[in-house]
This record gives sequence, structure tokens and C-alpha cells, in this order.
Amino acid sequence: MDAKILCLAALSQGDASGYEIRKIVKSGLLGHSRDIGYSSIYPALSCLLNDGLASVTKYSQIGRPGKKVYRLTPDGRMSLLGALKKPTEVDKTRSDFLFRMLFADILPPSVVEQMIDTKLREIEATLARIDTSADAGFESPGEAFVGGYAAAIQRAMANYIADNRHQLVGSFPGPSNKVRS
Amino acid sequence: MDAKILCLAALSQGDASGYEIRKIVKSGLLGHSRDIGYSSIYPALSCLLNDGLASVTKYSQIGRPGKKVYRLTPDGRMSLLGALKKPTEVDKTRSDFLFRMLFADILPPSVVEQMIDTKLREIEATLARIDTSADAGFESPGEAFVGGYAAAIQRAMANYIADNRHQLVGSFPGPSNKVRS
DNA sequence: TTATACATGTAACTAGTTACATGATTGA
DNA sequence: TCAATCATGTAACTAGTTACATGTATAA
Repeated sequence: MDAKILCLAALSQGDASGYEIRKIVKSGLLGHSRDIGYSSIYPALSCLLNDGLASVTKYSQIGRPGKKVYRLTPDGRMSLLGALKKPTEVDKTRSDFLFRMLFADILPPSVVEQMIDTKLREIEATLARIDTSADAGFESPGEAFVGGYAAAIQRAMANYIADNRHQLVGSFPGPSNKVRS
Repeated sequence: MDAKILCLAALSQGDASGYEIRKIVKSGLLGHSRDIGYSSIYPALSCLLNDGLASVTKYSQIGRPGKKVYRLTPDGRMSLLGALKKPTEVDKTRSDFLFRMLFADILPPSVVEQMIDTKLREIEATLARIDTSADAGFESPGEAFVGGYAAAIQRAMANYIADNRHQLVGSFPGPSNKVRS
């Protein structure tokens, strides 16, 4: 299970509850390599406990549900290191945007325009997120590298789209009737 | 099911068997947005048949298993167009490479070097694949856009890695003993 | 002779998502 | 007052992968 390794990774940077791990992944640099939901995190954490890779401390809070803060055990750190050393899997991208763009010529131009604008806003949001991480300060050379890498790619996307979107709309004829033939 | 739309998309560019669809996705531009295996394709194709979105013709071949070539019906084309018009989902990247690089400082430098070299080779292979598609000629402005986009991003990755890999290895002290503490 | 390409399909398994269940606090 | 944030967890479902089953032809 991949969620386990992700939790191990998140916890290696500091103790956290399941809820906090989600936030770390969603808003931090870890999120550039993977995504994960609560329903994967909570079972994964139980699993880590079972395997002796993490320990837990329960905190009661007033007017809030109790918080369970997890901490890596030495075994947990070893296990993470072992997982990190394994050969990498091939990177995968699942881009609904590119999928749609492949068929730009059979879609109404306004729809294509909208998809492009949505993508550009997405890129802006990602860049803003990276800036936030950068402002908080990178704590390792790895984090700085990943932040820079992610930013470079987002910028390359934005530039390419800005330079080439005219190819998709405007120069070409009609929309929907093309597909019906 | 996503595999259905992918098959619809592949078939919209010409009749094909399940085996051929796999090849189209793996080696063509469609593969930059999604991946898929045989065991997703064959059930998806049966489904398309059931729903009247595709028709099939069986060819016997000497010394080869019989081939079932699928063709989109008009309903199939409409269905594809409908799916394409829907708002796009957010693009997702699952990068084992970035995940590992985040922890470069606790990995042995040689391991990090190897991961970087593997990633660079991966990029080369992807660029070569795009070139092959380009040489075969793009048949729509969408294909040209996607080919260019994918190439631009791969180049941005390679450039960033070339310019910044020194941050990860060399300047920093030790490997494995750091994690044991 | 060994691996790869050709070609289709099912069964079992893995991993992840969505929806459900519960409920106080805080900010707009 | 309405949405969002805090906080944990389960059940049901979706989607995809790996392994299995079968077998010929061709290129290295």
C-alpha cells in the first residue's frame, strides 16, 4: 500500500495527526508527487501502528474531537529509508486537459477556450502554492529542488499554452457538426 | 469507467482491435494523458458493443488468433463528443522521482545519482516517442498542440535537472547514518 | 533457442474514492 | 445563518493491475 509510505514520509518531517497529514500533502511539496484522502490515511496509520512503525499519543481537546498524534519509531524511519532506496517507478501523468486538447478541432471553440483558461488558473494556483512553501523556507536541499522543479514545469506549461493556444482556436473552421458525419 | 472513453477516443481516429488500441495509447499522443492495460480495454470494448457505441468485425488470420476490429457507431461519436465537452478534471501527476528527491539528503549520493540518470533516460525516451509521432505527421491542430506541449515539458524537466542536480549531491554531508538517529 | 510480437479474454487482487456517521467552533 | 475547519473512522463502490490461460510466427 502506497498510502503507508506517504504517511511515513509525512511523519518523518514531524509528528502529526491523520487530519494534519492530509493538509501537509495537499498544501506542501509532498503533494506534487502524490495525493491521498482521509479514507486512505486513517487505515494506513492503524497499519503503521500495528507494524510498530509509528506510535500514537491521544490528546483531548475542549469542544473538538480528540486528536491522535502519530510519531515515527526508529523502525519506521528505517522502513521509510528502505522504501526510498528502491528503484523508482515511472512517473505518470493523467491529464484530462491534454486529452481534451487532442480533440480541440471537434469541440466548440468557446469550450476549448474555457478549458484553457481553467488550466491556466490551475497553474497559477499551483505556482502560488509553491511560493507559499518557499516562503515558509525549505528545510532540505531536496525540498528546494522539488519546489524549483515543480515551479519550472508549471511555468513551461503556462508559456507553451500562451504561445500556442491560437493554433487551437480561431484558425480552424467549425465545431460540433464535424463529429456527426 | 474511464477506459470506455479512452477506447472511444482511440477508435475515433480509426478502426482498431483491442490489441491495437493498446499500442496506440502506449506509443501515441493519447498516452500522454492516460495509460491503460489490456484487461481494462477488453471489458471496455464489450461494454461499448453492448451500449451500441461500437460495432465489431471478426477477421480470421492464418497462424494468428482471430482479430476483432471495432468501429465507432454514430452514437459512439456523439457519446465521445459529450464526454469531451464535460468540464475537465484536475490534472494529476504521480511522480515517484520527485518523492525520492524530497529525501535526497538522507539517501546515499550514488542512489540519488542513479535515480536522476534514470529519470533523464525516461525523458529522452519520451522525447523520442514524441518525435516519432511528429514524423508520422499530426492530423489535427490538437495533436500538434499536445505533441509540442509534452515536448516542452520534458525539455523543461531535463533542463531543470541538468542545472540543479548539483544541489542534491556533493554539497551535502553524509548518507544513511542521518536517518538512524 | 529464446524472446518478442501477435491476439483475446477472465479471475483475483490492490488501491483508491465517495458517501455515510457524528458533532462543536469559528468566521463571514 | 451558512459555510468552513477541526477531527476520526467505516462501508460500499470504482477502477485498475497482475497473474493466469492459450498458442503461432518471426526475428535475433
